[in-house]
Amino acid sequence: MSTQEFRVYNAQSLGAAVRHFRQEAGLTQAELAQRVGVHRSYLSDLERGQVTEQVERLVKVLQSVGARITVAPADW
Amino acid sequence: MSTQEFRVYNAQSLGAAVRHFRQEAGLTQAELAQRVGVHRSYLSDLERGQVTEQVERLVKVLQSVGARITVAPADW
DNA sequence: CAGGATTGTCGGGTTTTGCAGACATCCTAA
DNA sequence: TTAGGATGTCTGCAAAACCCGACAATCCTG
Repeated sequence: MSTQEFRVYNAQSLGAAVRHFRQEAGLTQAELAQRVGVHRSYLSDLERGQVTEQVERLVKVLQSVGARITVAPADW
Repeated sequence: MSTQEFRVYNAQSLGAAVRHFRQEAGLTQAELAQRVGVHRSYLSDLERGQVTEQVERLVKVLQSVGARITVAPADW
């Protein structure tokens, strides 16, 4: 379903969300990479939850103040 | 209100959300920094929207696939 | 107003990240 | 089955982030 909401717990869950919406949008990593202006390997790493100790750091900060991060369709 | 939802457009809006929930939680930057295990200057930068070209890059990726990021109270 | 608490800010050093490009692997359609 | 597209993965390198510590500025609160 396109109205799904993804809760971001860590790098993995963020990556899953990105992959979900990318595929929903019918884009390849290469297409999205070019569109956004990033390297394709970045998207590959991002979707697989590699990289980004930074994301986890951010999640930890927000969790510590009683907040959460979610990713959802923009038009919802 | 503690049930406010923050949409993340860029580093600034993310910072505003972090600050909101930190103050709501009654924590100082120093307290939160120690709790999370980061340096206080990181939180200061984070809340002011300094740093983090990374956040903007991530937002751009998600926008390009029709998704958005929000920060909200964990217990909502 | 005064003093402490909190936050802003800066410079230097280390770690992590993302880029670039190449090659390997996986998957799907013909 | 096989060719091509899509994704995973690696190395080297430059840039960004984060840490650390110190000091300035601002914000309370008595």
